[in-house]
Amino acid sequence: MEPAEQSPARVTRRRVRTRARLLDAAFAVFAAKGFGRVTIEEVCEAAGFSRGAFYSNFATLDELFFALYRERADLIAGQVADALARGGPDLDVPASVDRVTEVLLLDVDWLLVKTDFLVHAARDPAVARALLDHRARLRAAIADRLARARGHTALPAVLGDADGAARAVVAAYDGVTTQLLLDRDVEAARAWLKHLLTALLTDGGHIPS
Amino acid sequence: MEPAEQSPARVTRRRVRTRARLLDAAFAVFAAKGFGRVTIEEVCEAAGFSRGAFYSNFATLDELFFALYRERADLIAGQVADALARGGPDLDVPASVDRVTEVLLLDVDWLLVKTDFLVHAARDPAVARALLDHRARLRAAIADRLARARGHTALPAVLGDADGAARAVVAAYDGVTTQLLLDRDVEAARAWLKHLLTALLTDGGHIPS
DNA sequence: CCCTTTCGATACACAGGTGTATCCGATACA
DNA sequence: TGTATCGGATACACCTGTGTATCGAAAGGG
Repeated sequence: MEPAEQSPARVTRRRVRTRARLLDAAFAVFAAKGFGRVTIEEVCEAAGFSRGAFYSNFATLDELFFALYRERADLIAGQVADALARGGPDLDVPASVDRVTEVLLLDVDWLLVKTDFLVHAARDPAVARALLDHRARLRAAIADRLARARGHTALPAVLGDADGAARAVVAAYDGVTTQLLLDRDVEAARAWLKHLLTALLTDGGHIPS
Repeated sequence: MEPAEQSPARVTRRRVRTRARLLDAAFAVFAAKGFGRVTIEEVCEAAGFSRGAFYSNFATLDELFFALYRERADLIAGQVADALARGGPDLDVPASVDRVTEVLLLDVDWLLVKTDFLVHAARDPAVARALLDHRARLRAAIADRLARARGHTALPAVLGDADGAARAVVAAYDGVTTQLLLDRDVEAARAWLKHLLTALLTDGGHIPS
Protein backbone atom coordinates (compact mmCIF):
# COMPACT_ATOMS: atom_id res chain seq x y z
CA MET A 1 0.00 0.00 0.00
CA GLU A 2 2.15 2.82 -1.25
CA PRO A 3 0.98 3.78 -4.73
CA ALA A 4 0.14 7.31 -3.57
CA GLU A 5 -1.08 8.35 -6.98
CA GLN A 6 -2.12 5.58 -9.33
CA SER A 7 1.27 4.17 -10.17
CA PRO A 8 1.72 2.04 -13.27
CA ALA A 9 2.05 -1.66 -12.61
CA ARG A 10 5.47 -1.71 -14.19
CA VAL A 11 8.01 1.01 -13.42
CA THR A 12 10.08 1.09 -16.54
CA ARG A 13 13.75 1.97 -16.41
CA ARG A 14 13.30 4.52 -19.11
CA ARG A 15 10.73 6.22 -16.95
CA VAL A 16 13.05 6.79 -14.01
CA ARG A 17 15.76 8.09 -16.32
CA THR A 18 13.52 10.68 -17.92
CA ARG A 19 12.12 11.61 -14.56
CA ALA A 20 15.63 12.20 -13.27
CA ARG A 21 16.54 14.23 -16.34
CA LEU A 22 13.44 16.33 -15.89
CA LEU A 23 14.31 16.98 -12.26
CA ASP A 24 17.88 17.95 -13.10
CA ALA A 25 16.78 20.28 -15.87
CA ALA A 26 14.15 21.77 -13.60
CA PHE A 27 16.78 22.50 -10.97
CA ALA A 28 18.88 24.44 -13.44
CA VAL A 29 15.95 26.36 -14.85
CA PHE A 30 14.45 27.14 -11.45
CA ALA A 31 17.79 28.37 -10.18
CA ALA A 32 18.26 30.61 -13.18
CA LYS A 33 14.81 32.14 -13.52
CA GLY A 34 12.95 31.43 -10.31
CA PHE A 35 9.99 29.15 -9.83
CA GLY A 36 7.42 31.84 -10.50
CA ARG A 37 8.81 32.67 -13.91
CA VAL A 38 9.35 29.19 -15.27
CA THR A 39 7.06 27.41 -17.71
CA ILE A 40 6.61 23.70 -18.22
CA GLU A 41 7.89 24.04 -21.74
CA GLU A 42 11.16 25.56 -20.58
CA VAL A 43 11.83 22.66 -18.27
CA CYS A 44 11.07 20.15 -20.98
CA GLU A 45 13.23 21.93 -23.50
CA ALA A 46 16.12 22.07 -21.05
CA ALA A 47 15.73 18.36 -20.45
CA GLY A 48 15.50 17.60 -24.16
CA PHE A 49 11.92 16.38 -23.98
CA SER A 50 8.54 17.43 -25.17
CA ARG A 51 5.64 18.32 -22.91
CA GLY A 52 4.24 14.84 -23.30
CA ALA A 53 7.08 13.51 -21.18
CA PHE A 54 6.30 15.97 -18.47
CA TYR A 55 2.60 15.22 -18.24
CA SER A 56 3.42 11.56 -18.19
CA ASN A 57 5.50 12.02 -15.05
CA PHE A 58 3.94 14.93 -13.19
CA ALA A 59 0.51 16.47 -12.96
CA THR A 60 1.64 20.04 -12.36
CA LEU A 61 4.74 22.20 -11.99
CA ASP A 62 4.12 22.39 -8.27
CA GLU A 63 4.31 18.63 -8.01
CA LEU A 64 7.65 18.59 -9.83
CA PHE A 65 8.92 21.40 -7.64
CA PHE A 66 8.01 19.50 -4.51
CA ALA A 67 9.67 16.33 -5.74
CA LEU A 68 12.75 18.30 -6.71
CA TYR A 69 13.01 19.96 -3.33
CA ARG A 70 12.48 16.71 -1.48
CA GLU A 71 15.22 14.99 -3.46
CA ARG A 72 17.85 17.66 -2.99
CA ALA A 73 16.93 18.45 0.60
CA ASP A 74 17.28 14.80 1.57
CA LEU A 75 20.64 14.72 -0.14
CA ILE A 76 21.91 17.74 1.79
CA ALA A 77 20.45 16.43 5.03
CA GLY A 78 22.36 13.22 4.50
CA GLN A 79 25.59 15.09 3.91
CA VAL A 80 25.06 17.14 7.05
CA ALA A 81 24.35 14.02 9.05
CA ASP A 82 27.57 12.53 7.70
CA ALA A 83 29.53 15.63 8.58
CA LEU A 84 28.12 15.50 12.08
CA ALA A 85 28.73 11.80 12.59
CA ARG A 86 32.24 11.83 11.19
CA GLY A 87 35.03 11.91 13.72
CA GLY A 88 33.82 9.53 16.38
CA PRO A 89 30.87 9.64 18.72
CA ASP A 90 32.22 12.45 20.84
CA LEU A 91 33.85 15.39 19.11
CA ASP A 92 34.56 19.01 19.81
CA VAL A 93 32.30 21.73 18.48
CA PRO A 94 34.69 23.83 16.35
CA ALA A 95 35.67 20.94 14.11
CA SER A 96 32.05 20.01 13.53
CA VAL A 97 31.24 23.62 12.78
CA ASP A 98 33.91 23.65 10.13
CA ARG A 99 32.72 20.53 8.38
CA VAL A 100 29.03 21.39 8.52
CA THR A 101 29.69 24.88 7.21
CA GLU A 102 31.51 23.47 4.21
CA VAL A 103 28.54 21.28 3.36
CA LEU A 104 25.79 23.77 3.99
CA LEU A 105 27.12 26.66 1.96
CA LEU A 106 28.20 24.81 -1.10
CA ASP A 107 26.01 25.87 -3.98
CA VAL A 108 24.28 29.20 -4.45
CA ASP A 109 21.89 27.67 -6.97
CA TRP A 110 20.56 25.38 -4.30
CA LEU A 111 20.03 28.32 -1.97
CA LEU A 112 18.06 30.09 -4.68
CA VAL A 113 15.81 27.10 -5.23
CA LYS A 114 15.49 26.55 -1.50
CA THR A 115 14.38 30.12 -0.93
CA ASP A 116 11.89 29.86 -3.76
CA PHE A 117 10.52 26.82 -2.02
CA LEU A 118 10.37 28.71 1.26
CA VAL A 119 8.19 31.49 -0.12
CA HIS A 120 6.11 28.87 -1.83
CA ALA A 121 5.65 26.97 1.41
CA ALA A 122 4.91 30.13 3.33
CA ARG A 123 1.62 30.38 1.45
CA ASP A 124 0.61 26.74 1.41
CA PRO A 125 0.01 25.25 4.87
CA ALA A 126 0.49 21.68 3.71
CA VAL A 127 3.85 22.45 2.12
CA ALA A 128 4.80 24.56 5.11
CA ARG A 129 4.18 21.63 7.42
CA ALA A 130 6.40 19.42 5.29
CA LEU A 131 9.19 21.97 5.38
CA LEU A 132 8.79 22.47 9.11
CA ASP A 133 9.06 18.73 9.64
CA HIS A 134 12.20 18.63 7.57
CA ARG A 135 13.72 21.47 9.53
CA ALA A 136 12.73 19.87 12.81
CA ARG A 137 14.54 16.69 11.88
CA LEU A 138 17.67 18.59 10.94
CA ARG A 139 17.46 20.54 14.17
CA ALA A 140 17.08 17.34 16.14
CA ALA A 141 20.21 15.91 14.53
CA ILE A 142 22.16 19.03 15.48
CA ALA A 143 20.75 19.08 18.99
CA ASP A 144 21.66 15.44 19.43
CA ARG A 145 25.18 16.15 18.32
CA LEU A 146 25.49 19.17 20.58
CA ALA A 147 24.18 17.25 23.57
CA ARG A 148 26.81 14.58 23.08
CA ALA A 149 29.54 17.18 22.63
CA ARG A 150 28.74 18.83 25.90
CA GLY A 151 31.44 16.92 27.63
CA HIS A 152 34.20 18.33 25.50
CA THR A 153 33.22 21.92 25.00
CA ALA A 154 30.74 23.32 27.46
CA LEU A 155 27.88 25.07 25.74
CA PRO A 156 26.99 28.48 27.08
CA ALA A 157 23.84 28.27 29.16
CA VAL A 158 22.53 31.33 27.37
CA LEU A 159 20.62 29.41 24.78
CA GLY A 160 19.01 26.99 27.17
CA ASP A 161 19.03 23.31 26.33
CA ALA A 162 20.63 21.65 23.35
CA ASP A 163 17.49 22.16 21.28
CA GLY A 164 17.66 25.89 21.88
CA ALA A 165 21.26 25.88 20.72
CA ALA A 166 20.25 23.92 17.64
CA ARG A 167 17.57 26.48 16.87
CA ALA A 168 20.21 29.17 17.11
CA VAL A 169 22.43 27.28 14.70
CA VAL A 170 19.63 27.01 12.15
CA ALA A 171 18.74 30.66 12.58
CA ALA A 172 22.34 31.68 12.00
CA TYR A 173 22.45 29.54 8.89
CA ASP A 174 19.26 31.08 7.55
CA GLY A 175 20.48 34.57 8.34
CA VAL A 176 23.80 34.10 6.59
CA THR A 177 21.97 32.58 3.63
CA THR A 178 19.92 35.71 3.16
CA GLN A 179 23.00 37.86 2.83
CA LEU A 180 24.68 35.32 0.58
CA LEU A 181 21.76 35.39 -1.83
CA LEU A 182 22.42 39.07 -2.39
CA ASP A 183 26.19 39.36 -2.52
CA ARG A 184 26.93 35.84 -3.83
CA ASP A 185 30.18 35.71 -1.91
CA VAL A 186 30.30 32.09 -0.79
CA GLU A 187 33.68 32.28 0.90
CA ALA A 188 32.73 35.33 2.93
CA ALA A 189 29.49 33.67 3.93
CA ARG A 190 31.30 30.56 5.09
CA ALA A 191 33.77 32.53 7.15
CA TRP A 192 30.99 34.61 8.62
CA LEU A 193 28.89 31.58 9.47
CA LYS A 194 31.80 29.86 11.19
CA HIS A 195 32.42 33.06 13.09
CA LEU A 196 28.79 33.34 14.15
CA LEU A 197 28.43 29.70 15.16
CA THR A 198 31.64 29.79 17.12
CA ALA A 199 30.47 32.87 18.92
CA LEU A 200 27.14 31.26 19.69
CA LEU A 201 28.30 27.82 20.71
CA THR A 202 31.49 28.41 22.64
CA ASP A 203 31.39 30.36 25.85
CA GLY A 204 33.45 33.48 25.56
CA GLY A 205 33.91 32.48 21.96
CA HIS A 206 37.54 32.92 21.12
CA ILE A 207 37.90 32.84 17.34
CA PRO A 208 40.93 31.06 15.85
CA SER A 209 43.17 33.67 14.24
CA MET B 1 16.01 67.91 -12.59
CA GLU B 2 14.26 64.93 -11.08
CA PRO B 3 11.71 63.71 -13.61
CA ALA B 4 13.34 60.25 -13.74
CA GLU B 5 10.87 58.93 -16.25
CA GLN B 6 9.05 61.51 -18.30
CA SER B 7 6.84 62.97 -15.62
CA PRO B 8 3.79 64.99 -16.57
CA ALA B 9 4.14 68.71 -16.09
CA ARG B 10 1.28 68.73 -13.65
CA VAL B 11 1.08 66.06 -10.97
CA THR B 12 -2.63 65.81 -10.41
CA ARG B 13 -3.98 65.02 -6.97
CA ARG B 14 -6.15 62.29 -8.39
CA ARG B 15 -3.03 60.65 -9.78
CA VAL B 16 -1.26 60.31 -6.45
CA ARG B 17 -4.43 58.94 -4.86
CA THR B 18 -4.85 56.23 -7.46
CA ARG B 19 -1.18 55.44 -7.33
CA ALA B 20 -1.40 55.00 -3.57
CA ARG B 21 -4.49 52.84 -3.90
CA LEU B 22 -2.74 50.70 -6.47
CA LEU B 23 0.24 50.25 -4.19
CA ASP B 24 -1.93 49.32 -1.21
CA ALA B 25 -3.92 46.85 -3.26
CA ALA B 26 -0.72 45.40 -4.68
CA PHE B 27 0.62 44.87 -1.18
CA ALA B 28 -2.42 42.86 -0.18
CA VAL B 29 -2.44 40.80 -3.36
CA PHE B 30 1.30 40.15 -3.31
CA ALA B 31 1.14 39.07 0.30
CA ALA B 32 -1.73 36.70 -0.39
CA LYS B 33 -0.58 35.06 -3.60
CA GLY B 34 3.09 35.87 -4.04
CA PHE B 35 4.66 38.12 -6.63
CA GLY B 36 5.18 35.34 -9.13
CA ARG B 37 1.53 34.38 -9.22
CA VAL B 38 -0.03 37.81 -9.43
CA THR B 39 -1.39 39.41 -12.57
CA ILE B 40 -1.81 43.07 -13.34
CA GLU B 41 -5.53 42.60 -13.60
CA GLU B 42 -5.75 41.20 -10.08
CA VAL B 43 -4.00 44.22 -8.65
CA CYS B 44 -6.27 46.60 -10.55
CA GLU B 45 -9.39 44.74 -9.53
CA ALA B 46 -8.34 44.78 -5.88
CA ALA B 47 -7.75 48.51 -6.15
CA GLY B 48 -11.07 49.08 -7.89
CA PHE B 49 -9.50 50.24 -11.14
CA SER B 50 -9.16 49.05 -14.67
CA ARG B 51 -5.89 48.20 -16.36
CA GLY B 52 -5.80 51.63 -17.94
CA ALA B 53 -5.06 53.13 -14.54
CA PHE B 54 -2.17 50.78 -14.05
CA TYR B 55 -0.48 51.45 -17.36
CA SER B 56 -0.92 55.14 -16.75
CA ASN B 57 1.13 54.88 -13.55
CA PHE B 58 3.57 52.02 -14.11
CA ALA B 59 5.22 50.41 -17.07
CA THR B 60 5.43 46.90 -15.67
CA LEU B 61 4.59 44.83 -12.61
CA ASP B 62 8.25 44.80 -11.66
CA GLU B 63 8.26 48.56 -11.51
CA LEU B 64 5.26 48.61 -9.21
CA PHE B 65 6.83 45.92 -7.05
CA PHE B 66 10.00 47.94 -6.69
CA ALA B 67 8.09 51.10 -5.80
CA LEU B 68 6.02 49.15 -3.31
CA TYR B 69 9.05 47.66 -1.64
CA ARG B 70 10.84 50.97 -1.48
CA GLU B 71 7.87 52.67 0.14
CA ARG B 72 7.30 50.09 2.84
CA ALA B 73 10.98 49.46 3.49
CA ASP B 74 11.61 53.14 4.03
CA LEU B 75 8.68 53.24 6.42
CA ILE B 76 10.02 50.34 8.47
CA ALA B 77 13.52 51.76 8.41
CA GLY B 78 12.18 55.00 9.82
CA GLN B 79 10.37 53.18 12.59
CA VAL B 80 13.51 51.26 13.46
CA ALA B 81 15.54 54.45 13.51
CA ASP B 82 12.93 55.96 15.82
CA ALA B 83 13.05 52.96 18.10
CA LEU B 84 16.82 53.21 18.24
CA ALA B 85 16.92 56.94 18.84
CA ARG B 86 14.20 56.96 21.48
CA GLY B 87 15.35 57.09 25.05
CA GLY B 88 18.19 59.54 24.91
CA PRO B 89 21.54 59.47 23.19
CA ASP B 90 23.00 56.80 25.42
CA LEU B 91 20.85 53.80 26.30
CA ASP B 92 21.32 50.26 27.42
CA VAL B 93 21.11 47.41 24.92
CA PRO B 94 18.27 45.26 26.31
CA ALA B 95 15.74 48.08 26.18
CA SER B 96 16.67 48.89 22.60
CA VAL B 97 16.43 45.22 21.70
CA ASP B 98 12.91 45.15 23.06
CA ARG B 99 11.73 48.15 21.13
CA VAL B 100 13.38 47.20 17.86
CA THR B 101 12.01 43.68 18.09
CA GLU B 102 8.49 45.00 18.45
CA VAL B 103 8.86 47.07 15.31
CA LEU B 104 10.65 44.53 13.15
CA LEU B 105 8.34 41.58 13.66
CA LEU B 106 5.04 43.34 13.33
CA ASP B 107 3.35 42.08 10.21
CA VAL B 108 3.73 38.69 8.59
CA ASP B 109 2.36 40.04 5.32
CA TRP B 110 5.28 42.40 5.10
CA LEU B 111 7.71 39.57 5.67
CA LEU B 112 6.09 37.62 2.86
CA VAL B 113 6.41 40.52 0.45
CA LYS B 114 9.92 41.24 1.65
CA THR B 115 11.02 37.67 1.02
CA ASP B 116 9.44 37.72 -2.41
CA PHE B 117 11.49 40.80 -3.08
CA LEU B 118 14.60 39.06 -1.82
CA VAL B 119 14.32 36.16 -4.23
CA HIS B 120 13.53 38.64 -6.96
CA ALA B 121 16.62 40.67 -6.13
CA ALA B 122 18.77 37.57 -5.89
CA ARG B 123 18.38 37.13 -9.65
CA ASP B 124 18.66 40.76 -10.73
CA PRO B 125 22.03 42.37 -9.95
CA ALA B 126 20.65 45.90 -10.13
CA VAL B 127 17.86 45.15 -7.69
CA ALA B 128 20.27 43.21 -5.51
CA ARG B 129 22.53 46.23 -5.26
CA ALA B 130 19.62 48.41 -4.20
CA LEU B 131 18.64 45.94 -1.51
CA LEU B 132 22.22 45.60 -0.33
CA ASP B 133 22.47 49.37 -0.03
CA HIS B 134 19.31 49.45 1.99
CA ARG B 135 20.55 46.74 4.30
CA ALA B 136 23.90 48.47 4.66
CA ARG B 137 22.21 51.67 5.80
CA LEU B 138 20.13 49.80 8.35
CA ARG B 139 23.22 47.99 9.56
CA ALA B 140 25.07 51.26 9.88
CA ALA B 141 22.30 52.71 12.02
CA ILE B 142 22.46 49.70 14.31
CA ALA B 143 26.24 49.78 14.46
CA ASP B 144 26.16 53.45 15.31
CA ARG B 145 23.73 52.77 18.12
CA LEU B 146 25.76 49.88 19.44
CA ALA B 147 28.95 51.90 19.39
CA ARG B 148 27.36 54.62 21.46
CA ALA B 149 25.88 52.07 23.86
CA ARG B 150 29.26 50.57 24.59
CA GLY B 151 29.61 52.64 27.69
CA HIS B 152 26.58 51.16 29.39
CA THR B 153 26.67 47.53 28.43
CA ALA B 154 29.96 46.17 27.26
CA LEU B 155 29.64 44.27 24.01
CA PRO B 156 31.35 40.91 23.89
CA ALA B 157 34.50 41.14 21.85
CA VAL B 158 33.53 37.97 20.05
CA LEU B 159 31.88 39.73 17.18
CA GLY B 160 34.66 42.20 16.58
CA ASP B 161 33.76 45.82 16.10
CA ALA B 162 30.34 47.40 16.26
CA ASP B 163 29.76 46.70 12.57
CA GLY B 164 30.34 43.01 13.12
CA ALA B 165 27.81 43.08 15.93
CA ALA B 166 25.35 44.86 13.67
CA ARG B 167 25.84 42.19 11.02
CA ALA B 168 25.06 39.59 13.64
CA VAL B 169 21.89 41.42 14.60
CA VAL B 170 20.71 41.50 11.00
CA ALA B 171 21.58 37.84 10.52
CA ALA B 172 19.61 36.92 13.62
CA TYR B 173 16.66 38.91 12.35
CA ASP B 174 16.79 37.21 8.96
CA GLY B 175 17.11 33.80 10.55
CA VAL B 176 14.16 34.29 12.86
CA THR B 177 12.16 35.63 9.92
CA THR B 178 12.66 32.42 7.98
CA GLN B 179 11.15 30.34 10.75
CA LEU B 180 8.34 32.83 11.27
CA LEU B 181 7.33 32.57 7.63
CA LEU B 182 6.66 28.89 8.16
CA ASP B 183 5.02 28.70 11.56
CA ARG B 184 3.41 32.17 11.54
CA ASP B 185 3.84 32.48 15.29
CA VAL B 186 4.71 36.16 15.69
CA GLU B 187 4.88 36.12 19.46
CA ALA B 188 7.20 33.14 19.56
CA ALA B 189 9.39 34.75 16.92
CA ARG B 190 9.60 37.98 18.92
CA ALA B 191 10.53 36.16 22.10
CA TRP B 192 13.06 34.07 20.24
CA LEU B 193 14.61 37.07 18.55
CA LYS B 194 14.93 38.95 21.83
CA HIS B 195 16.50 35.86 23.30
CA LEU B 196 18.97 35.53 20.46
CA LEU B 197 19.92 39.19 20.37
CA THR B 198 20.40 39.30 24.09
CA ALA B 199 22.61 36.25 23.90
CA LEU B 200 24.62 37.82 21.11
CA LEU B 201 24.99 41.32 22.45
CA THR B 202 25.42 40.89 26.17
CA ASP B 203 28.40 39.06 27.47
CA GLY B 204 27.32 36.03 29.39
CA GLY B 205 23.83 36.93 28.31
CA HIS B 206 21.53 36.51 31.26
CA ILE B 207 17.96 36.35 29.99
CA PRO B 208 15.25 38.13 31.97
CA SER B 209 12.89 35.54 33.45
C1' DC C 1 -17.53 79.33 -16.04
C1' DC C 2 -15.11 77.66 -19.91
C1' DC C 3 -11.48 75.20 -22.00
C1' DT C 4 -7.35 72.75 -22.13
C1' DT C 5 -4.92 69.06 -20.22
C1' DT C 6 -4.71 64.72 -18.05
C1' DC C 7 -6.34 60.46 -16.27
C1' DG C 8 -8.61 56.32 -16.33
C1' DA C 9 -12.04 53.13 -18.95
C1' DT C 10 -13.09 50.31 -22.88
C1' DA C 11 -12.17 47.48 -26.81
C1' DC C 12 -9.25 44.85 -29.59
C1' DA C 13 -5.53 42.17 -31.49
C1' DC C 14 -2.03 39.23 -30.16
C1' DA C 15 1.18 36.12 -27.93
C1' DG C 16 2.16 32.38 -24.94
C1' DG C 17 1.11 28.60 -22.02
C1' DT C 18 -1.94 24.81 -20.72
C1' DG C 19 -4.05 20.52 -20.93
C1' DT C 20 -5.84 16.71 -23.68
C1' DA C 21 -6.42 13.34 -27.19
C1' DT C 22 -4.19 10.56 -30.35
C1' DC C 23 -0.45 8.10 -32.44
C1' DC C 24 3.88 5.64 -33.09
C1' DG C 25 8.13 3.94 -31.45
C1' DA C 26 10.40 1.77 -27.52
C1' DT C 27 10.53 -1.63 -23.80
C1' DA C 28 10.07 -5.62 -21.15
C1' DC C 29 8.36 -10.15 -20.44
C1' DA C 30 7.12 -14.88 -22.26
C1' DT D 1 11.51 -13.13 -31.30
C1' DG D 2 6.82 -12.01 -30.90
C1' DT D 3 3.61 -9.20 -28.62
C1' DA D 4 1.18 -6.56 -25.32
C1' DT D 5 1.99 -2.59 -22.79
C1' DC D 6 4.08 1.71 -21.77
C1' DG D 7 6.11 6.26 -22.64
C1' DG D 8 6.97 10.15 -25.05
C1' DA D 9 5.93 13.08 -29.37
C1' DT D 10 2.71 15.71 -32.03
C1' DA D 11 -1.26 18.44 -32.94
C1' DC D 12 -5.16 20.90 -31.57
C1' DA D 13 -8.50 23.84 -29.06
C1' DC D 14 -8.85 26.74 -25.24
C1' DC D 15 -7.93 30.22 -22.08
C1' DT D 16 -5.66 33.83 -19.79
C1' DG D 17 -2.93 37.82 -19.60
C1' DT D 18 -0.69 41.55 -22.08
C1' DG D 19 -0.09 45.88 -24.34
C1' DT D 20 -1.91 49.53 -27.21
C1' DA D 21 -5.01 52.72 -29.29
C1' DT D 22 -8.94 55.34 -28.74
C1' DC D 23 -12.52 57.76 -26.18
C1' DG D 24 -15.19 60.02 -22.56
C1' DA D 25 -14.89 62.34 -18.26
C1' DA D 26 -12.80 64.60 -14.51
C1' DA D 27 -9.55 68.30 -12.81
C1' DG D 28 -7.62 72.66 -12.49
C1' DG D 29 -5.91 77.03 -14.50
C1' DG D 30 -7.37 81.36 -16.48
